[in-house]
Amino acid sequence: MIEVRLDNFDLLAIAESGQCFRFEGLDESTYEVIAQGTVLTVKALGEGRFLFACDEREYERVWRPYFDLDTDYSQYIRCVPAEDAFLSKACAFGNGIRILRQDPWEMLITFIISQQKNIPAIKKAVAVLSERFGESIGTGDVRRYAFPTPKALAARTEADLRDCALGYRAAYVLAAAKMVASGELDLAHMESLDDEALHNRLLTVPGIGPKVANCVMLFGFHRIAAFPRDVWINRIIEQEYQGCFAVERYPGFAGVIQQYMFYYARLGKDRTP
DNA sequence: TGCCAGGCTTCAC
DNA sequence: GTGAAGCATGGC
Repeated sequence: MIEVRLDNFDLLAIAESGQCFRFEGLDESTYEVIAQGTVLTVKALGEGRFLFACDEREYERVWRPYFDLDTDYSQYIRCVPAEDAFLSKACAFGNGIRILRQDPWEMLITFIISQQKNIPAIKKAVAVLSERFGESIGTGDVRRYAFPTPKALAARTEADLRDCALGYRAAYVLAAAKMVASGELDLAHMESLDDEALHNRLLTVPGIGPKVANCVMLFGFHRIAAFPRDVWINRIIEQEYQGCFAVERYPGFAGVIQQYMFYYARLGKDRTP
């Protein structure tokens, strides 16, 4: 166990911000996270203190980078002009969101699955996929499963994947898995591409269009300039910005701003004045 | 029960 | 280049 004090860190906001699908709330202050091939329990103790169920070495090696704890997110919120009432409220509500540094492969598949699904349905599909084809991990009495490897998914049939509630996306997932497993799509090499080249490379994968490519960039490659436009964001832009949102006002970090918008639109607008 | 979901592909035009 | 249809399935 390791206790740490963290600013701008909100487990609930991160868990519900639509960037990760393997956070499970164990009680009102505790989450179980499956990531990086391992299982972590984090408990909020109040007043910015958190209990991580791991040793200091694992915290430094795995979780500090995963939660992007060396970045000061208040710098992004300070760039929001006070006259933008919507974003000001969104940032206040979502203060504590961080852009997790998740695995590119897992994000590639997860966001292919995400199209035309709501978040509970995405979580379920990812859970079934992991239980069936992922490695057993953890030490608890209840088994947990890592996200399946490219090789593990590439070895399945389309029917196997359809049976995980993937629907028509099964063919896309299988094709993407085969591309990665064969080396045709080299995710490690793609880390070195600039944003535009990375986006274009992702668009060559079947089932990946502009929105999913931006999600993979933002959540899998930590390209925080990427600004995914889904039905929620488009609705906000129509309702709050007369159809035109000035992304260029947030150069290099529009993706962070987008997360505050998304989270507030989904969960905040009915709870704050 | 019907509508909608962190969209994409295909095919007219 | 633009627009509409079709796609599978689960959540609410």
